[in-house]
Amino acid sequence: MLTQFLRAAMDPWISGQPSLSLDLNVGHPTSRPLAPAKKVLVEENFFPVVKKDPERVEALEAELRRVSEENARLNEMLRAVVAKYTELQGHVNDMLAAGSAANRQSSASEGGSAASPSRKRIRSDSLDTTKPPPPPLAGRFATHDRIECKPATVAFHEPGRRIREECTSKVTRRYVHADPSDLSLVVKDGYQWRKYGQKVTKDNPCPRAYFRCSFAPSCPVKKKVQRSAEDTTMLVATYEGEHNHGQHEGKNAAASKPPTSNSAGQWALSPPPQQQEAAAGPSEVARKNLAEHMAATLTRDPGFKAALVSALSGRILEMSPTRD
DNA sequence: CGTCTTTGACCTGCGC
DNA sequence: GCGCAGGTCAAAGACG
Repeated sequence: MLTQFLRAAMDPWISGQPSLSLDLNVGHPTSRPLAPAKKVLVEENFFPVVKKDPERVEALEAELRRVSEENARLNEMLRAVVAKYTELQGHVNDMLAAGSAANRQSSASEGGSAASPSRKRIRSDSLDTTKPPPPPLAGRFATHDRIECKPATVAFHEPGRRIREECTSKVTRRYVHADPSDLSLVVKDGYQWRKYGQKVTKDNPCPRAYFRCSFAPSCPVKKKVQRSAEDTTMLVATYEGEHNHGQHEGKNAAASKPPTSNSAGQWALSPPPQQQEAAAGPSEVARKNLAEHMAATLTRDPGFKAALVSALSGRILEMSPTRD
């Protein structure tokens, strides 16, 4: 859910993820010195320029001041975001606690024996993609989980007769950001699925695909995948039931479909449902993936590189003795 | 040849 | 009872 994602996204920053610590407090000479290796790399070409071109030094100093101010502003923003995050998490926890208490109360008042007035509605509600999904928080890596415990109807067949069995199973909803150009409704989650139907529903022009877990014939888990009506870049996957076998992310799962643009990293933040339900929060692997992705994104950004070079140059300038 | 996807038809539940 | 909508089946075709 939102809080899980927020935690996954923020914790590395809050706890001072070392690999992403840029240490851009370039305007403060008291801060930690740079690693010697980097210092040497810049020094070799930089000091001749300092001597020959004082105007450029001034320009660099001005740039340094600007970057320092920006850094201070960003630090301030980060602190504000962290404070907001902590506050929101507290609110969410309160709401969840209140919600579960209310659920316990209502189910107790029903006596547990009163059948649901509309079983079908309960099932169809489990994939209401007409409602806007939670906003994507981190671009294409945004995935959101909503694990709901609802009474679900599991249908199976006997020769010539359909039997419906009422059971209580977990309904997990997962939002996956997908490439809009990718029309497939495939959500890679480590399990092997067999598509058994597709349907265009009333409130959503995008078709809904129905999948069954194909690893074990007896596995009751079903999956429904549909694009969100509000945001067609969002895939809404709803899992019903729990796997009665282990996860088998082998060659079959990987090869059952050609790789799609949305499949490569879409579980980077979220383990498969089974793992996720077992684990209290995002795994270390997920955090590492996030950190690596953010680092890669930053290093690919030319603007970020320019700012980094500028900051490093200014830092070295300050640390070095004046040679005039 | 086995497995998987596609897709039209059918089944079931619900509201009017 | 009828129509609608969601869910599922199963034949046909695609693919490796």
